[in-house]
Amino acid sequence: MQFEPEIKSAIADSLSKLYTHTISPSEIKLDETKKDFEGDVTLVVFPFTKSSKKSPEQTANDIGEYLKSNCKLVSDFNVVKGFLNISISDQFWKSFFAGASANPEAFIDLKKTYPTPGHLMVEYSSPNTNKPLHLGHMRNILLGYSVSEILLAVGHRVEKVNLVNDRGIHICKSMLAWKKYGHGETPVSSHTKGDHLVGKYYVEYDKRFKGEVAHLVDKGMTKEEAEKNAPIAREIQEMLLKWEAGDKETMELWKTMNGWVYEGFDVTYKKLAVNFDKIYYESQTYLLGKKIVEKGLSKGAFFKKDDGSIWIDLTDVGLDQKVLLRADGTSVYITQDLGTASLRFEEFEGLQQLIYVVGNEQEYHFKVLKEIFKKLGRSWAEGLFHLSYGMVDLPSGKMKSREGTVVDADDLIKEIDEEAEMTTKALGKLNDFDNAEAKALYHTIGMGALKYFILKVDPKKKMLFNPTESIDLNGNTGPFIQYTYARINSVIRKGERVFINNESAVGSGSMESTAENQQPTKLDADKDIIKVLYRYPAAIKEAAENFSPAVVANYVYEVAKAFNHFYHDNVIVDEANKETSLYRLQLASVTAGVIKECLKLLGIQAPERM
RNA sequence: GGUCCCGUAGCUCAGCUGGAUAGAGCACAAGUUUUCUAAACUUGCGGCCAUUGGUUCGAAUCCAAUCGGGAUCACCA
Repeated sequence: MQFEPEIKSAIADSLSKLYTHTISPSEIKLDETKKDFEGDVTLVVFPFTKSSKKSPEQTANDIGEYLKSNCKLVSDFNVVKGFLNISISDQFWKSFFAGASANPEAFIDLKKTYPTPGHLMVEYSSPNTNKPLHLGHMRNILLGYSVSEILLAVGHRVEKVNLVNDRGIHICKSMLAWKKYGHGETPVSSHTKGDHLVGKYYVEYDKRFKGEVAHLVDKGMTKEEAEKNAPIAREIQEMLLKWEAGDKETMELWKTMNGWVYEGFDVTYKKLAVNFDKIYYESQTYLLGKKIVEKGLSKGAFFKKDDGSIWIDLTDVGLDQKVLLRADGTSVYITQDLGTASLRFEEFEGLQQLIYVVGNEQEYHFKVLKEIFKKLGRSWAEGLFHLSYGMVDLPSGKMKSREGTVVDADDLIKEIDEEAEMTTKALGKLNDFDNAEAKALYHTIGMGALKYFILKVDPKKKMLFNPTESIDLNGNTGPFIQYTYARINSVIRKGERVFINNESAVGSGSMESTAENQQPTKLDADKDIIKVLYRYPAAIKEAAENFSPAVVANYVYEVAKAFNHFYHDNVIVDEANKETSLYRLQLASVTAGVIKECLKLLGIQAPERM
C-alpha cells in the first residue's frame, strides 16, 4: 500500500545506472509536493549533483525520465530548479481508494500495522483527595486518556491507571477543619458535591491557620515560630500520628470524607468520559518503597549518612545527592514512587513501559526516579517515561490555588455546556430533537470544544486557556469537526435513500445510459481528500510514537477541512450521475470513518447528527 | 548560579529527522445560500520564524552565544 519504498528503490536504481552512485533506498528522502506545484512527491536532487556532474535541473530530468520509463507508479514528472516533482499514477490512487472503501474497517483499524504490540501502562489524573479537580487536572486527564486510546489503537496492550494521593498531612487538614467547624455537614445535607465540600474545609483550615499565625505574630513571635506553634498546626500533627497509628475514629473520618471525594470525582470523570483499569491508593502503597531502599543499601547502590538517613549519589549523571529515607526511617515522596513502580512491574508481567502523565514541574523528580532504578539494575528502568506537559495559564495570569484563581473543572464543564446550548438554540438546529437528545448533544458539543482546545496543543508547551475562545465553534475547533462529521452522515443518509434503499427509483432506463457515459472514478476533483486520507496511518503512528494527541487533532482538522472544501465544490448525491455519486458516497463514508476514529482517539464523541 | 522547556501574523497555535514563495484558526474587510446541515465556503489584510554568529549548495528547523518567559535544583507532596 505504501508507494514510497518502490519509488525509492527505483530512484536508487536510477542513480546507480545513470551515475554509478550507490545509495540504499532507505537513505533517500521524499517530501510531499507543495500545493502550488504539480505532482505528489518531490525528490530534492542537490545531494546527487556531485556524482552526476551535471546541473541540478539536468540531474532531475535524468532521474525523472528513468523513473517514468522504469517505474509503473510514476506517471509523470516535472522539474523546478533542483526539485523533481513526481506524479503518482492515478491507478495507484484509485486502487488505494478502492482498497480503503472496500474495507473501511481494515483501513481504519491500525492494529495490524504494529506486528509486535507492546504492553504499556499509563498513569494519569493522580488527584489529591482534599480538593476538587481544576483546569490543570483536566489537561492531565484528557492527555492521559487520549494517549492511552492512541496506543490502544495501534495495537498495544494498555493499562490505564490512577494513583490517588489519599493520605498525608494535607488530607488531615480538611478532616480537622470539618471536625472542628463542620457541624456534621454532609454532601447530602448541604447539597454539595463531595469533593467540593471537602475542598471547602481544606480552604477553611488554611484560613484559620493563617488567622492564628497572624495573631501570634502580633503577640511578638516570628512568623516561623508562629507557624510551628499555632494550635491548629499542632492538632494536625496529632491527627496525622493518630492516622498512622490506625486510630479508629480518625480512620472512620478519613474513610467517610475520602468517600465523598471519590463520589465527586466519579461524577467529573464521567462527564469527561474517561476511565481507568486500575486505581492505586497511596495509603496502600506508601510503605512499599522502604524495602527497596534497604535492599539497595545492602547492595551498595545507596549510602547511609551519620544521622541514619539513606541517600543516593547521582552526581555522576549530572544530578545531586537525593535522600531516600529519613533518619527516623520514614518515607519521602520518591520512596513511594519507588515502591509503586516496582509493584506495577511485578503485578503486570511483561510490562514494557510505564508512562507517567505528570506536569513539567516534576521533570527532575522523574529523572531521579529513573536513575535510581538504573542504578539498581532493574531491566525495565529504561521503560519509565515521564509524559511531561506544560502548565495551563489563564489570560488573567497563572492559576494559583492559594489565590483562588483556579478554574474549577465542574464549573468549567457546566459553563461550556451552557454556552453550547445557547449557540445551538440560537441557530435553531434542533427542531426535531427531543429534550433528552438535545441535552446530550449540548454536552457532546461542549466537551468536543473543551477537549479539542486542550489536546490540539503540543503537550510539552505551556498553554493559554481562554475560556471565551475555548467555546468557539468555528475554525480549528472540536465542534467544527463534529459538525463536518454530522454533515457527512447526512449526505450518506440521502445517498441511502436515493441509491441504496430505493434502488428502483433511479434504476430506470435514462439513468443507466447516463451512467455508461460517466467515468466512474474521475479522480481530479477528489484527489486532495484522498491524499489526506492516505496519510492517516502515518499520522496515528506518529502520534503513538510521540505520545502526542496534538498530532491527531491537527490531522483530523485537516481531514475535516478538506472534506468541507470538497463538499462545497461538488454535488455528492446527483441522481443524474449515479456512478460518480456512488463513488463519492464511498469517499464520504471513508472520510467519516477516519474522522470518527480520530475523534475517538481524542476522547471526543462524534454525533451522528447535530 | 546549575539543569531543562518555550520564543513563528495583533491573538491562539501548526510546521522543526535541513529543502521551493513559512501555514491554519480567531480578529478585521469584502463576497457566496432555489441543492445532501451557512456551526460552511471564497477572497483580501497581516511575518527580519526573539537576536547574533556558525555548519551547509540550502536554516524557522541543526550547533553556539545572547536576550526574554517558564519550571526545577527540600529529610514538601
